[in-house]
Amino acid sequence: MYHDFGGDHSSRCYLPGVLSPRLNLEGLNPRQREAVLHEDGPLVVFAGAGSGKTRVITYRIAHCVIARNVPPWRILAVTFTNKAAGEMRERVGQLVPDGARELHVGTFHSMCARLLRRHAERMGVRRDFTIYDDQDQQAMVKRVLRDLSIDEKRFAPKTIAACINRAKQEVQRPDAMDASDVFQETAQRVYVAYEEAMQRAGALDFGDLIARPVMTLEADEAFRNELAGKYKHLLVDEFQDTNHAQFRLVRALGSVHQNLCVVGDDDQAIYRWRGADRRHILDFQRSFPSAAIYKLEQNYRSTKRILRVAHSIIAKNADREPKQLWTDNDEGTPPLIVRTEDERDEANMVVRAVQELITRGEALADAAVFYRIHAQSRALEVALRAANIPYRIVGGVRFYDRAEVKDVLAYLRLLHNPDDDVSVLRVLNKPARGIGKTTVERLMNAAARSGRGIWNTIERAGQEHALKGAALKKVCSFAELVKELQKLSSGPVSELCAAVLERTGYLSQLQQDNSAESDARVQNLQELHGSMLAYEQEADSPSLANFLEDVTLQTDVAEDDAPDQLTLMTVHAAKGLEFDTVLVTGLEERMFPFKGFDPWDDPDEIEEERRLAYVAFTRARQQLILSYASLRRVFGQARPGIPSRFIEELPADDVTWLGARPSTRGYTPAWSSSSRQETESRTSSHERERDNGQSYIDRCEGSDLSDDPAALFEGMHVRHPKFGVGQVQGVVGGAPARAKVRFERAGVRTIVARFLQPI
DNA sequence: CTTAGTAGGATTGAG
DNA sequence: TCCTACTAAG
Repeated sequence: MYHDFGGDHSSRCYLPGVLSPRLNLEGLNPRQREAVLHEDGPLVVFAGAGSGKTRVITYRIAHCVIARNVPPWRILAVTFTNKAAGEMRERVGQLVPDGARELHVGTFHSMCARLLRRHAERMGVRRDFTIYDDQDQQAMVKRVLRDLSIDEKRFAPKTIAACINRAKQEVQRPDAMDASDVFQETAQRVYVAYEEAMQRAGALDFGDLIARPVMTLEADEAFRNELAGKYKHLLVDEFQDTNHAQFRLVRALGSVHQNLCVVGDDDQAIYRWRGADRRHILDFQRSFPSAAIYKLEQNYRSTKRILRVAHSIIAKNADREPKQLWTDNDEGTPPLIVRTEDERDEANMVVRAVQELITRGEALADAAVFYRIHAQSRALEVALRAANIPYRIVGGVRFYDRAEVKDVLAYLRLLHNPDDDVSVLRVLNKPARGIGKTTVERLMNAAARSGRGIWNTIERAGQEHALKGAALKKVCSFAELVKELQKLSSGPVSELCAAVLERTGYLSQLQQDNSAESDARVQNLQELHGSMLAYEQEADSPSLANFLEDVTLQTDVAEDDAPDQLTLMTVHAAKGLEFDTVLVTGLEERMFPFKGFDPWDDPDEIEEERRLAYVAFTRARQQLILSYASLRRVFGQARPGIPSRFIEELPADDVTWLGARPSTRGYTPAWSSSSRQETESRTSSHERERDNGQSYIDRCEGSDLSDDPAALFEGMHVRHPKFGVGQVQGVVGGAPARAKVRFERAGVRTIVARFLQPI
């Protein structure tokens, strides 16, 4: 975490083989070994679930160092999460004990942040920039919208921020942005003003962290050669998750040696909505014609039955690199499909299944419950608590996202960089010190007029008559407070934090509250303080600036280390993990798959949902339990639960339906809620629902567009039965033909042509 | 300026 | 259903 990207290590010498053990490649299978031994030039490794992906990366790194004499500091390994980076360093360390420390391992973002600080001047940023997270970014967009007097109702800050992020993912400056309609045009205008405001605030957002280095590297050949020349080998994990900017960064950094090893699995690409593009791995050989392709298809994790079931789901996707997992493991027990009444019944089923695991003497830590959306966790929590089963929830509200933590961090950021307007505005009246809306508005107006930051405006408020009377006095005393605290800002971070908590009155205000909620907040602040003490112990050169960077780039918090508890999480959070027993809940149409039921859904969505189901199923080592509820309450309203196609499609010989299927025979565990008699046949309710879907389609008929893409053209005005009127942005070919439409009320969506009516 | 009340929106979420 | 974010009254 505290390594040094882009630093000059050329004076150091590494003695291969002298201190390190020889690397034993015996334990690798032939495919793995080929990928490890592949010499120079680009290679792509398609690594299926449970096929030993990390093993290949770590062995390849170790092999480079030990057998090929590559100095560790000339190897750069890039991951997406801090956790993955930590694990990689650790596992390389087991193979090359004294090399791992000098190895460059990091996330895209941490690596880029280092590059930006080190080469600030050449990259056109200030060295002490502040990093804005998504929340800060949105606050900034909001402010810009106000400054430009743009209606926030019509142009939601969230949507505008998404447009800006998309542009940055594509490494587009505002002028390169698509401005084909009013919305895009507005987004473009806001983007320009946003960039100016960010510059004034000395802030970069997460998109900048990647895009800026890309722009500099692509524009400046000498610089590119210098930097890319440093890294003899570049390895990228989870390559299917790269967005366009990240791809270009990798390409630039690999441009000198071309020793580019990318590893991933297109079947596990579940972050399209975040800008990830599977084409980068699928078309790798097109981008790098000399690239070798390796496929790891032997699975070491699951039973044969689980793999067959998982494959039956993923094989239906048209757009994938052909491959099929196989295993030497046992046949295993058939995955179970359980029908439950509603989400409470489902939660009770989970409880009974888990209790049976306990009875069998299995550890709770070896089991997990997955769901598609967080909202599903509530019912599970209630049942688990009632049954006294210890559990932990992964994901949800993150520590550094909590309001009180962000407040204190905003104080620290303001002390470090007073130009940081978002932070100033956040803490200006926290705790309440009588600086209200009108005062803030006056300050913002004065700041906008003079082109200065808020802090700057505050300092001049008196002499420039921006404020007067009580408001001026309050703002001045805030300024005094900040200046007092600034005197401590070069000292230890933990002490500065303590001073902030004390002198601002933030802590005493919380303590006075004396509610359960405020107690929890105080505890969180104690934890924050504790994390600073730990930081001061661990960091090479602790400083306020360094701490703030770590905190914004290191959002995951230490795992809950309670000894034996059940894990609850979304399927997205489960990627990369494995458990003996996996329960996947909520397998209903419109829940999981979440999209793909309605005819107007983008057809690509169902492929992503399929991959998501594939990820869920392949987490299981021994036993897979899939459940659906006949009635599900979502956001307070009940709706019938139609069994997901992801369970309907499973090969009948490989699964056991509990209760619902008349043909089902054999073992029915006592905990199956459906050991009771069924009153209603499963198929009948199912059919009825499909009819409902059908009737909707019927209503859509009579459109003139049928399936003929030629009937659609850019700029055409159309009506959609659900989304209303909109304008065609572009036509997507293929069958069925689709069009990208911007709806007046529903934003941009991709719609199958036959559901659009020309107006 | 603060507080209470209500309307509206609510996959998935790394850094 | 539940939480957040804004509006209207104290």
